[in-house]
Amino acid sequence: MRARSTTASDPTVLERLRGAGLRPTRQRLALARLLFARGDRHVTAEALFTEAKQHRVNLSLATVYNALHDFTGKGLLREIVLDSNRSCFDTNTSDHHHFYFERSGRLEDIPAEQVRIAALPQAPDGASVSRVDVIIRVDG
Amino acid sequence: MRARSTTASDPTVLERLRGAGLRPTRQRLALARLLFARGDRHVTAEALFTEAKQHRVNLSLATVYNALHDFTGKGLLREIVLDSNRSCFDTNTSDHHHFYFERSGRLEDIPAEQVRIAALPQAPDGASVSRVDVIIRVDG
DNA sequence: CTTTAGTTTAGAATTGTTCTAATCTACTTG
DNA sequence: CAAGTAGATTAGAACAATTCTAAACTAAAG
Repeated sequence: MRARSTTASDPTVLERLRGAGLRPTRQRLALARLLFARGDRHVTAEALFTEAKQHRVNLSLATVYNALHDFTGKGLLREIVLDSNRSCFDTNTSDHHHFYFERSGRLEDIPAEQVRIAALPQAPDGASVSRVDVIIRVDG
Repeated sequence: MRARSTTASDPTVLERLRGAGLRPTRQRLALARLLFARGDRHVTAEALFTEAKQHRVNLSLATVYNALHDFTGKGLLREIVLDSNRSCFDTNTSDHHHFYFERSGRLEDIPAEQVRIAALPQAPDGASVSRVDVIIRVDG
């Protein structure tokens, strides 16, 4: 028998939320379980909402948006900008980049080490670089 | 007296449209003049629409969207994805990247040569890379 | 000219997201 | 444990960017 990771009250997820200073409500716990149970994931708000409903989690779409933003604000997620009409969130918050399969919409992580950026231009006038995003768009 | 570049029927712009296989209508000519008269520009649909109105060009917002997409389809423009809630179009269609000043929303081009990407990972399974986008987000 | 295929348009519709204000609930303190 | 309270959730309205629709228009070809 397997561990029922989506229904059991998972102490890891609970601590993860508390550790981030987020009150571990029923809704956040459920979403966090969906997001962090498996390995790295890329989700949109709508997709996560649908998934939650499929798992009989009772919550509203607004809560999904709130949770995704709260999680992102606390560094549990990272927002990726791919399409100019939907936001995507990544459970992998370490430094990395992406392959974007334009046909299917699928995303694949690229470890930061695999992309070496040489000769970065001066960030003009004391402006500090907050992040470098590399998106490799592929047809496949 | 200066050349009235926005009102004169500019043969360059006209040929540019025709060369791209786009019927040179009054609206497209006006937009093309605004876009290509000066050097490289980054515009959103709304911003271009506003600018057109300021120049007493009579057209609808839908036409601006149509024109931007048609121009992009013919390689006269390039779409940049920065924000997940508005599309931006770049008159510089050559290979290059961007500084994105998150505070002001300003964009600055980085010539492709200045960003050397080493050790690109395999594009999985015969998938061909259609484009590599590098966005350097700066606070300034 | 006339025809026709491509273009424009106003406004409605759609989509993704945020807001609002009422209700609820996790946590603190007594 | 019983309040009290700050924070969270919610349904639905509101919003912003974009696309759609179907009718009217127009550039180019015949």
